Formats: sequence, structure tokens, C-alpha cells
Amino acid sequence: MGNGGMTRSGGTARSRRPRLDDVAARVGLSPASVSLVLRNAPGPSEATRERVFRAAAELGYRADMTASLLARHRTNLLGGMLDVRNTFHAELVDHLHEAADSVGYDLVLSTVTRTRSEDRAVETLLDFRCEALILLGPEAPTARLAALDRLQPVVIVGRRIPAGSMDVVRSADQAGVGLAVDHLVELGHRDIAYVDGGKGTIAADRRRGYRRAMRRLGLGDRVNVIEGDRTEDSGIRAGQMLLRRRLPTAVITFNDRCALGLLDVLIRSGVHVPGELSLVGYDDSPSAQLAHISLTSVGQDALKQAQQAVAAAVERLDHDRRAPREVVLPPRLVVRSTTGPPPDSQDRPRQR
Amino acid sequence: MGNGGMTRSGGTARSRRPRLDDVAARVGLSPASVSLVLRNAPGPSEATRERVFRAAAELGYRADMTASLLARHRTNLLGGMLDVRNTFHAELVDHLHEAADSVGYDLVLSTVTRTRSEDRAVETLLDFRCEALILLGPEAPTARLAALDRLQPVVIVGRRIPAGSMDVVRSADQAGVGLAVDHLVELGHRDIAYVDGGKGTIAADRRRGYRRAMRRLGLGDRVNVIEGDRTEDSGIRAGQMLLRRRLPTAVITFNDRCALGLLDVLIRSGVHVPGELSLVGYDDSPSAQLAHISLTSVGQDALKQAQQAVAAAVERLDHDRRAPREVVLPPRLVVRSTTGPPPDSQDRPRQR
DNA sequence: GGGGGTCTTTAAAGCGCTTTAATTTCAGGT
DNA sequence: ACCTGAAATTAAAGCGCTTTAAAGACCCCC
Repeated sequence: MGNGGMTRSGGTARSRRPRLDDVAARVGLSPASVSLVLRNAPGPSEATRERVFRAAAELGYRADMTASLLARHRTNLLGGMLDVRNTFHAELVDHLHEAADSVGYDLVLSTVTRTRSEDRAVETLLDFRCEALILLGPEAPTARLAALDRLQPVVIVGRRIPAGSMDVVRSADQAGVGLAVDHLVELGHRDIAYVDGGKGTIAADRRRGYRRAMRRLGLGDRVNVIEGDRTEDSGIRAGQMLLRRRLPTAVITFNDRCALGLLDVLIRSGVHVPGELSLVGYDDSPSAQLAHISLTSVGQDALKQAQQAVAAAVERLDHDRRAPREVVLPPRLVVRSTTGPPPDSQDRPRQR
Repeated sequence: MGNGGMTRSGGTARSRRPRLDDVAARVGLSPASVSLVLRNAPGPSEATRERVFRAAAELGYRADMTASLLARHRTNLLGGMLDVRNTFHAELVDHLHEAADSVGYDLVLSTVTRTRSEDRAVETLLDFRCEALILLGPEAPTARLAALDRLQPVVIVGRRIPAGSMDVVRSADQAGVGLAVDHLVELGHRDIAYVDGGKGTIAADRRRGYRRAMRRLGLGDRVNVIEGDRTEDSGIRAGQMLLRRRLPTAVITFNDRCALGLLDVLIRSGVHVPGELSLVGYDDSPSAQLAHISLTSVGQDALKQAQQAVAAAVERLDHDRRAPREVVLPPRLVVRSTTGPPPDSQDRPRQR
């Protein structure tokens, strides 16, 4: 403890980081051998391995990654672009790390923020010589993404991309909203509104899912899309609007955040959920799962998405797959306490 | 567009990444000159600069960061450790990027997750040869952090660290809760409970802030600390508990998440806020700011914390500062709609 | 027309590691 | 003893960039 002795001018004396040579010198071997041992490459004898590992541990040696990366042809690095404020991305990242780990890749992260564009985030990843990029919900135009894919493998997560131009992993959003509609109709609802998620591919998909499902179930004339975006505020606005006019018996929202905003308005106005109105969110986010909120929601399987994304990248890198592939995962409806039969009214289920 | 011509066995032909030499060859200069130009180093003439920049742009050249980092002594890289699921960290990261940018540093991120320990996250950062580490809310024991600091400058953000062992940027949590208590007492409350945040330095600070403020205001005998943690669930549990027993006139919670859980329980139980009970959160998170929630909360200035953290790192790296420094930022109380005078009762303010 | 200066440009030596071909070592067979 | 081949080790050539000392170009002036 403490830094005994003299310190050089400026800055506390920090011990020079040990290098490969230092380890080699300590065990009396060549740097080459040490390198082989530390990377578990075949060659060195068991006895040698032992000695090297001990010496490395004693010195606290860690390979200088920049040097390794430079010397190695491969970097074994995957680059992940995300929005650090998106909770679903957070979940994905968690699983991405695991998935990458398990196939011997490292994952380096780069986030989009208010002031940091997707381009900038991607540049950073390229700078680190990532071998493949996993982009979570990118908003760049397809052409731009395609151009990037020409440089190196790109996996798009969570967003639909026009047919076969690159690897995509996403959940079937359209079908997901369909599940929600089905569920509500089964409960007897007919007057089902949808709070929209604004522009964007994902929002478009979910909106279409709602419209199609309604039509499929013969409720085409009841379609009711309420303007909104991806925030709680839009749920709040939608709620206030609905209260001013006339409540439907059920509402599906673009995502959980929106649903939570809406739910808040309803509860404060004394509307009983699900007694007077049923509500379905989308994302099955942690807040939806809270015991007291217990929001019925459509869940995307973050774990599987992450695994598939990493698998896609690895296939391109290590298994010569060339044809782009789209993985569409089935969403699942998680029924909790915000959905139930509609209140008695002319909207009760018709006897068939 | 499209990849005309033959492709090599396995994998679409991707053009080799251009190197410094390629740019040099194109302009008929030495790699050395090109390097100087691209880094805005003094030397090359204006005419040369122009030519080099054009050539580089035409080739789409980007320096290979691993090679640069290796060759350069400095990396100009700051490492940031965060928890990608923490929304406050997200905010900080946003500002950290900006702050780092403005002083010519890059920021590389490494996150803690369920399965990825702090140690692992830090290792990644060290691997990239970050010159200084900015750790957001680390939970490692002080000794470990100190050991790390001996290797290279470490800035701790948001957590108190025993006197003068390394750089710390945090907000005055104790004072922050004090502000909340003051505010409530000024409104006339005397029966003020506090929902705790569990173990951890931050939680301890806030708890102590509550206790001290209560004592300072002569309310030592009213101190009421309710067990809890940092989640919405703990707020929910606290709420249910309070409802079963007896409501205080005001509650302060460890953080906004906890407050939100509590608020939800109250509203559902028909308790009017702030009519029957005032509520103060901590963090001034985006959800607290939602129009409809409008939670009174104690805010930490993410921007300033980020700026100070980067400044601290840069001072150590570039300005030879050696003495560790603690920056304690004053929190501010943001009064919104969840606080008001207490309901009429024996708890109304005493006339002094 | 040669001596000094100022600008520009470049050769060459790394940065710390990986990798491959070549060398050394050693056991076993004759 | 000598040869052979397998196993273990190492020398040396990079990876793509930075950096510094030294060379080259150029101008001005006596």
C-alpha cells in the first residue's frame, strides 16, 4: 500500500504495465512460447504452460489488446450499437454479452444519444475493427445500412428491412398485435382502440397488425387508431382524449410506456381496469411485470433475439454463410391483470 | 452497387480496407507525411494537406485505431463503466460523450449486467488501453478501487469514497434528502416517513440525511425508516404496509422508482396525493417529470456530474494533478405536484 | 555563388503482440 | 553410436500506424 519511494516528475509513479517480454524473461522462455501458452494454442508442453500461467499471474500480466488485435488478423470483436436509454436494448445487451462470450467473441458497445448520431456510433465500432456489427433498432435508411453491410457483416435487430438485403432478427410485430386483438375478442371485446407509435418501421408494422386483425375478425368498421408516439406522454394524451369522448372497452398500445401513461390517467380518473376497460401493452418490460401494475403485454424474447443475432454474425464470419437471412421470432402474449371481459353493454359478445 | 465479378471462396468479396500506404501512394507522398496531415500535426504545407485530405476521402480511408493506439503512446481514450439498465447512467453517458469529445478524448463503454461483473467490465476497458476510468456507481470495495487507481486514474461517480483516496464526483445525497425534509416541514408536515434504499453507500447517505434533518428540525422522535430497496416493488410493499397501519402525512423515498411504486399503490387505494399524503422522490428521473405523474423529486445534475468527471480525468492525465479530489455537487429540489400542505389534523404546524 | 536560415518531407525505428518456418530436443529403434 | 520423427521451442517477419532525427528544398543576403 502507499507509493513508497520517489515519484517521477508529474503524476504518481504507476508501475509500468508488464509486457509479454517480462513474462518471458521471468520464466526464461521466448516471448513466442509465452504467447502460445496464453492463447491456449497447441505446442507448449504441460509443464511450460503451468510455469507461464503462474508467472503471468504473479506479474498481473494482461495482453495489450491493441497489439494483439493488430498482430492477429482477426479481432474476434463484435460491435453493438444501441440506445442506452432504451430499456429493451439494455436487456438485449445483457444477453448479447453472454451469447458473444459463449462463442468466443468479445462485444464492444457504442451508443446513440441525443447528440451522438448512429453514424458516429458505428464509426467508433469500425475504429475498433469489429468484425461484424449488431445494430439494435437502427433508424438509418436501408441504403445506408446496405452500404455498411458491404463493408462487413451487419445484423439488424428489431427492425424490418426490405427483403433479403441483409441479416435481420426481429419479432413478428404484426402477429404480436394480432395476438392482443385475438385475446381481447375472445374475452368478448369488440370496441378495441389502438394507440399508435408514430412513424418508423416498427410502429407501421404494429399498426398494420392491429388493422389486419380487426378486419380478419370482422371488426373492420370498429378500427380506431389514436395518434401517439413511444412515450408515456402519448399514453397520457390518448387517455385524456378518450375520457373526453367515449371510452372503448379495450385499448392496445404501441408499447408499455404508452400503456403505463394511459393506465395512470385511467386510474386517476377512477376508471376501473379491467372492469371498465381492458388494456394491453407491448414489450413486456420490467415495469409491466411489476406486481402492482401487472400489465397484460406482448413480449419479445430478448434472449432469443440476442442469441440469434450473435449466431447470425458468427455464421457469416466463421461459416461462410453468404445469403442474407431473416429470423422472425414469434412474440408471445403475457396475460396479466389489465385484461378481462368487457363491461355489460351492447358490446357484450354476440352468441354465435 | 452489387458485387460484380468473381468472389473469392467463402464470403462476399469485401474490398480490402485502405491503409495509410494506399493514401500515400495515391498522392505520391510518404506515409509519414500523410500521417502528419491526418492528425493535424504541424509540418505539412497547406497544399499538401489539401491533396491528402482529398485522397483520403476518395478512398474512404479511416485510420486503423488499433494500429494508431499501439504506435501512439497515448490513446486518448476514456473508459466508462455503467449499468446499462440504470436510466440515470444513461443520462450521464450522454453527457460524458459530449464532455469527452470537447476535450479531445474518446469514450469507450463497458457495462455491468446480471452476468457481467464489475471486474469484467473494467478489464475490458483496460484491454482497450483506456487512460482513465470513469466508474458510474461502482459497488466494489474501496480497496479494490484504490488498487485500480494505482494502475491508472480512476474517477468514481455518484458514490462516496472514504476521504481522499481517489477522485470522486457525486452529489450531496445527505443534503439532498435534507432539502426534501425541509420542504415538507415548511409545508407543515411533521409526520414524515422515509423508504430506505437497502445497503450500499448511497442508500446509507440518504438515510442518514433523513435522520439528521429530522433531528435538526426537532422531529427526532418521528423518525420512521421503512425497509426498501431501489425498485418499484419496494415502493409498492412500503405502500401496502403503510396502508395497513397508519399513513404518515408525507413520505420521502430513496429514489423515484420506489416513489412511483408507492404512488401507484396510493392512487389505486384512493388516497389523494398530495391532499392526504405528500410524496418526494429522488433522482428527478424522466418518469418523475411526466406531466401526469409530476413527482416532486430531488435532482442530481447529470450534466455537471459528467463534466466534472471528465474534467477530473483530464486534469490527472494532462495537467499533472496528483492529489485526489472530491467534487460534491449540490442537489436541487424540484417541486412538482405530489407535495402540499398536510391534511388538517393534530399534525398541523405548531404556531411558534 | 556560397553560407545561413526556414519550411517540408522522409527514412527508419519502434509500439507489443502473433505467427510461421526453422531449429532444437529427445525418445526410441536398429 | 547413429538415424528418424514427433514434440517443444524460438527467430524473425510482420500487423498499420506514429514519431523523430535527419535530409532536402528553397529563399535571402552578403
